[in-house]
Amino acid sequence: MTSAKGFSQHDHHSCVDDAIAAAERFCAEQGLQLTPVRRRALEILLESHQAMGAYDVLARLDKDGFGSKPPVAYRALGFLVDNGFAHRIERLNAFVACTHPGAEHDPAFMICRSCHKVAEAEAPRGALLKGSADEAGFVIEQTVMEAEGLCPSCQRSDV
Amino acid sequence: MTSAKGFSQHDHHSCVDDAIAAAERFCAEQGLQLTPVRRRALEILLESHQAMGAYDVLARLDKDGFGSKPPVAYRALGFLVDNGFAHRIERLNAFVACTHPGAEHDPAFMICRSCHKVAEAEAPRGALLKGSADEAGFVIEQTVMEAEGLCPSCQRSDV
DNA sequence: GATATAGAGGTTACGTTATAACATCACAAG
DNA sequence: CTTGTGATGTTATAACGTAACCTCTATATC
Repeated sequence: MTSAKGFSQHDHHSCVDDAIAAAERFCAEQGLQLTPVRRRALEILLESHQAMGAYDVLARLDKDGFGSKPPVAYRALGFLVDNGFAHRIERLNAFVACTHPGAEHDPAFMICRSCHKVAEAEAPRGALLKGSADEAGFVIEQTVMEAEGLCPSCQRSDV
Repeated sequence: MTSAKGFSQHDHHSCVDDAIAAAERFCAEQGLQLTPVRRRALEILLESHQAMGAYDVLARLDKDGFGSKPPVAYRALGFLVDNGFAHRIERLNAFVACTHPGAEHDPAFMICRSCHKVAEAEAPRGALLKGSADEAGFVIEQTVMEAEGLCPSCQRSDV
């Protein structure tokens, strides 16, 4: 499996199914509740590899009969992020489904500035700023890395 | 010079002066205007090594007789960021003065979650996600890296 | 069975962050 | 002088995020 699912051809149907199945398994093991809103929120994120704003997710949830107010979306997304099923893209104030849940990892993304698709890259946990952190006496708890640029298909269309 | 000025003792007075001088030099060379608001905004950021929100900077600018409305701050900060005198910390929706202006670099930070001080780390331009990006055919234009954790002094006070 | 208690989801109301669109002014080029 | 460009200011509003409160349901406890 390539590390950049977001930009490559893949069986998206099974990609979605696998992620939902993984979430179900993980929640069962951990005694977490993958409730209808939470599950639906994850499905919504999984339907595209694009980053979605909380309010976009909210609109979808509302249409599906869940609540219509911001906390509904923020709480579902918070659950997904806290448990590693999704990541927050700081740069876009948006969220994406995690493409390799289960693996302990720091999120690292390639974000297409043209189509807003997002691919998650491999980033060995903690390795990156270790030198500077040790030198400074700083204790790193979490690292995020976000690269902005152009994905393969947008390089062809959008200068 | 250490790479983590934000967390270590240093001559802050000359640190500010140097940064202002560097900005003046750079603007003169490039035909950019380091106008009063812009210069003042940079001074405000330089006064602390903490990340400041745009509205905090705005309040200071307002008190100093500049405009009082958001675009005043956002435009000054945008100028500073565009020209490498400051960086935006995505995670905090906030801004810090650059501690090594002039050097071509991708911003990389260590952010103390307790005191909100920010130290800029060394991050060789472009190196970070190159492997994943090449594999995916993604062209990186800019990368940001943000590590959250505890700075040396907060490790002592704040568990 | 009655009743606490905890977790989830819904609401109202509000706070924070950011930008679009427009008016004015100063200065340089023609 | 007038035309254009860049900077600064304004009003108004968009986009993002959360605190506080109420209700429901499922489990645990009496």
